[in-house]
Amino acid sequence: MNRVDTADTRPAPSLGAVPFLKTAAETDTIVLTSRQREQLMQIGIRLRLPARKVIYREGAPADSVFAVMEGTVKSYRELPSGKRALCAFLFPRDLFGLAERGGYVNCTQAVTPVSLYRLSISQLTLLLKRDAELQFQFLAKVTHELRESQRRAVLINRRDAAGRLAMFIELMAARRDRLAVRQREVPLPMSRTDIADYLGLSLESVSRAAKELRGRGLVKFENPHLVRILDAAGLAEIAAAV
Amino acid sequence: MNRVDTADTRPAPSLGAVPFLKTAAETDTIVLTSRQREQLMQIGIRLRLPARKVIYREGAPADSVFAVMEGTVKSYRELPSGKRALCAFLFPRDLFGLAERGGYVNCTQAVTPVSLYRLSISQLTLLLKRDAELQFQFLAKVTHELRESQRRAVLINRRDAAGRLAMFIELMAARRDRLAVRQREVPLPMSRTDIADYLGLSLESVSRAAKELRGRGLVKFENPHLVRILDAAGLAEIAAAV
DNA sequence: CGGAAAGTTGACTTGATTCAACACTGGTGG
DNA sequence: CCACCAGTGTTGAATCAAGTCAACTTTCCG
Repeated sequence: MNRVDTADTRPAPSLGAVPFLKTAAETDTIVLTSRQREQLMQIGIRLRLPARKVIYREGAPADSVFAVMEGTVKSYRELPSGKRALCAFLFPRDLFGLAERGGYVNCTQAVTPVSLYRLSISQLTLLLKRDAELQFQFLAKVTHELRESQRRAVLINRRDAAGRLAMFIELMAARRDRLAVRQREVPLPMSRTDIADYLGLSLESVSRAAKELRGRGLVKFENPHLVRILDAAGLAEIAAAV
Repeated sequence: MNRVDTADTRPAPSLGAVPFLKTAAETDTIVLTSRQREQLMQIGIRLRLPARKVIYREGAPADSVFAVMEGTVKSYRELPSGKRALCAFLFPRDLFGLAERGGYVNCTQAVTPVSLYRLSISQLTLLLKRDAELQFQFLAKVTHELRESQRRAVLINRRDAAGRLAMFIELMAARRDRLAVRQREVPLPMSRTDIADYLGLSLESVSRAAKELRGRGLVKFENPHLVRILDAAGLAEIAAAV
């Protein structure tokens, strides 16, 4: 408040979501007013974490909600068998820190070096109850994440590994499109194991699926963390053929 | 407002969700004030629909959000192949009507005869922006649905049909517990096909999984829509062994 | 440059799907 | 009252895709 312009010059948290209504369709991103961003910055602290850093574990006391500024985070659950089920990848403008009865419901870990905003839940609650407009942005964001979660559930219902991977690549490409240039190059910051856990496949199946997509001339893996889409239509066809 | 007490005597919409914080842990249900219920009733109308009635289709213009009063609703997506992927079953105190850019993202259909509250999205938006406390209840509810969706995603990641069905029965039982008596009898209002589409299995696999659970003496199917849990511990063991 | 982690490939196994036949149920009409 | 019929659910046999195990290659990072 005493430094109003800092909201524009210092990195401030923001949220990305597709809106409920058609009227706001021009943008995919929730635009927070600089006052709102300033308010969020006041109840939160900036955090930089190295890759692989565990941010919190399932069941740990939940006192914070996090907004991703830079980098990629994964949210997962450890299963009794020792396997892990990935619930979501989180990118800039995403929110995480889902709690239930005061405890986190997932584990989260940095995939790449990340920059986060850590917001105190109790302070955020107060703020949201005071500022209904800001709360509405959060409501839109959580709704967006619900849609994404459902989309993933539909995705992993598929039987064919190649189709799942195709959908995944499209998902990552769509995210990139939303952010910036419509490029054919899609970065995959996560490991094959992470992709496998996200798609509900074995590591080897992901590898074989990648081979098949490559064999059909749909994509080219420049390196393990960068795919180039060669035939967008062909890829879309496989991805859609559920 | 002119009939304040009607909120208690006439059926009014309510929401059920596990809260974020431990402090409110005593109850699973969001308690709306009678004023809030009255406000919701004023922007909505009561709706009674027969079983099988399609409530809305994917892509249709989204102008309403629905609260379930009685009965069961299913939310699903029609896939290009003609299959359908069930996203969720909705029970009393649940909310549905997820929209994206002004269109619904799923189809919804009544599984049993249902009683719904239909709330105008535009009016609800105005109301939520005026009443931050009420909006917070909606935020909690959507968050709850996000958790449920993630839980289901973990569920269908499993390989074994029997385990999935066991989890499903526990899910339905937990819902019942929350509502009322801790009974061993769990009603399954939906068809086997619906269960199959929800679990990501074929109809036959559900049938065989049921046979296996029955064979192990864990459950007894009194009839296709009513399971009795005979060995809760054994069922839990299979359900947990992911 | 070396060692460890990550990714790929191959051979075999397993479990769900598919296709097809059959059983059960509740409602209708002769 | 019973026979029929359609919708729903069950069971069986063959197939096929993904999992597993194991060997190998590539990439990454100190």
